[in-house]
Amino acid sequence: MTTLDVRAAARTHFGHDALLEGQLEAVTGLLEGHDVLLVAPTGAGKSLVYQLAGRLLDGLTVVVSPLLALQQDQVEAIEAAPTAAGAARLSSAESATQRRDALERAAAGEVGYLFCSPEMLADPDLRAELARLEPALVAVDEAHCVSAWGHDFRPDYFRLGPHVADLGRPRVVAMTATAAAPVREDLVTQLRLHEPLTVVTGFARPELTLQVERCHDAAGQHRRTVELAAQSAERGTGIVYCRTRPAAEELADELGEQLAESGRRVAAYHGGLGRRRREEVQQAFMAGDLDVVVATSAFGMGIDKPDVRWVLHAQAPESPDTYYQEAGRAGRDGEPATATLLYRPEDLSLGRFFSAGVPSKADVRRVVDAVREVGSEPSAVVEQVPFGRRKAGRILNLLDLARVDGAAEGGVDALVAGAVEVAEAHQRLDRSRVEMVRAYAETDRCRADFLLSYFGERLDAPCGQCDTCVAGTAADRVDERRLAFVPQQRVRHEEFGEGTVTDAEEDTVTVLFEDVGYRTLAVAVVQEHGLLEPA
DNA sequence: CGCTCCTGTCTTACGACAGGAGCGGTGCGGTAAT
Repeated sequence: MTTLDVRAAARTHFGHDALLEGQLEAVTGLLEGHDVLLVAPTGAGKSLVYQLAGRLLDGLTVVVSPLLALQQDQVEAIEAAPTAAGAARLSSAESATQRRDALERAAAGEVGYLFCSPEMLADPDLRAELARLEPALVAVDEAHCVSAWGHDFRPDYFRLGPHVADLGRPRVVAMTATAAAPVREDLVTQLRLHEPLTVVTGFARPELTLQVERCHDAAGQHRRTVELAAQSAERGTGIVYCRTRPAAEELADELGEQLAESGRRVAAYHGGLGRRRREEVQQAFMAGDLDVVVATSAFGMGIDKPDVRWVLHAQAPESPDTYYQEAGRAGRDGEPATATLLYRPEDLSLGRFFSAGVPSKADVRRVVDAVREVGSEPSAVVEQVPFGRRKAGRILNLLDLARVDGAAEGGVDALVAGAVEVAEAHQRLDRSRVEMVRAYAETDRCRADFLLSYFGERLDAPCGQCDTCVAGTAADRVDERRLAFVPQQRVRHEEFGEGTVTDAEEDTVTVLFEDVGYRTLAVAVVQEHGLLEPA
C-alpha cells in the first residue's frame, strides 16, 4: 500500500481530493501495523483517518465515542459518503432488535462502522459478539476523556484497554484535540497501545488572540463579563464559559436583556437542562440563530462551528488543557478571533474542589474484600459495598493501577496503601494543573508561547498579538543554548522524584514530575543547592 | 476553598454582622412511572 493508494482510496470512497499530512501519516502508520495516537485540532479531519484506515484494513471498524449525539453525527456523515460500507450505532437509544439487526448487517458486510460508548463496550456479551466479527480497527474518539474521566467520572473509560484487547487485538487509533504530556502517556498506557506512533498536528492557532484580565472581586468580575460579552457580540458569535449552572443561567438572563435591544439572541446551556432543550440550543447555535451561548463545560464536544469570533471565560477553568480546548472553539475558520480569561485567583479553589478525591483505606479494603468474594466485575462488586457504582468503579481502577505498580506483592495492606497512593498522585497532578492555570494567568510571557510550551510545542517567536506581547512585557525568546535546562530534558529532584522539563526560562524551570505533577522552580535556587540532576 | 443564604445575637433601629450549613462539572445505561 503506497501513499498514492491511500490518496486514491480517499478520493474514491470518501470524495476527498487532498489528504492532510497528519492524516496520511496516521493512516499509513495503521496500515504498517502501528497503533496510533493522533493529536489534531477539531476540524482537522480526524474522522477521515479511521474511516479510511478501516476501509483499507478491509474489516469492521468499531468506534468508541463518549456522546450519543457525536456518534449519531458520525453515523450520518458516513452514510452520506460515497463509500459502500454503512454505519450503525449501538446505544441505549436503539432497541434490542435494532442493535441485533446492526450486528447482523455488520456480519454480512453491509455495515463497516459500528459506534458505541465505553459503557456499552463494558458489556461482556456485546464484546463477545463484536469479537466474532473480528474487527480490524478500533477508533477511540475524544480519547483525552480516557485520562480526564476514567479516573473518576466515567470509570468504564478506564477499562477500554482490556476491553479492546477482548475484541481480538485489532489496530487501535486514539484521537484527541488536546493532550499535554501526562495525558499522552496516560492514553498510551490505559489503552495499551501497541508500538504506538504519535502523530501531532497543528496546536498553534495564530488567528487566536489570547487575553487575560485580572478581576479583584466577584461583583467586578460579573460586571466585566456582561460588559465584555456585550461588546464582543458586536463582532459576531461567541461563547461565555462559567463554572456553575446557576452562574450560566443568571448571566444568560442578564446578557439577554441587555442585548435584546439590538436584536441579539442569548441562551444558556448546561448539563441540568433537559435533553430537548439542550438539542434546541445547540442546533440554534450551529444554525447561526443564536449570537451568544452562556455555558458550563457541558457545551463542548461536537461543537464545531467555524465562525465563532470570541470565547470569554467568566471564571478560570481547572486546567490549561480545558482552557485551550474551550478557548480554541473560537476562530476555527482561520479568521481573527479572541479568547479572554477573566481571572480571579479565588476561582481556582473550585478546581481544587472538583479534583478527584482520595478514598479512605477502609473503603478500599471493602472493595478488596468484595473482589475476593464475587470477582472484579463492577456490577457484582457494587452489590457488596455500602456505596455507589461510581465510587466502587473508581476504587477498582485504583486497585488495578496499584497492581501495575507492583503493590500486590506486599499483600492486602500494601495493595490498599498502594491504591490510596495512586489516588493521592492523581490529586497532586490535578492540583498542579490548577497551579498551571494560575501561572498562565499571571505570566508576563507571550501567552501563546506559554500555552504551547505546556503542550510540548514551541513557537518560533512571540505571537505579537496577545495582551502581554502588546504590553511589551513578553520579552523576546531566550536563546535555549544559554539555559540551564531545556524542554523535554529528563531530570531528578531529591524530594519530587523523576520528571521531564516542560518549560524553561532564564530564571525559572517548570518540570512535570511523575509523582507530584507540575512544579515551577527558581533556577538560581536549583543551582545553588544542586536540586535537579539530569536523569 | 469560597460564596450565598439563613439564623441568632446584640442591641435598642428595623440594623449590623458573626457563625454555621449547604453547595458547586462533565454522561452513559437502565429502571420506574406515566
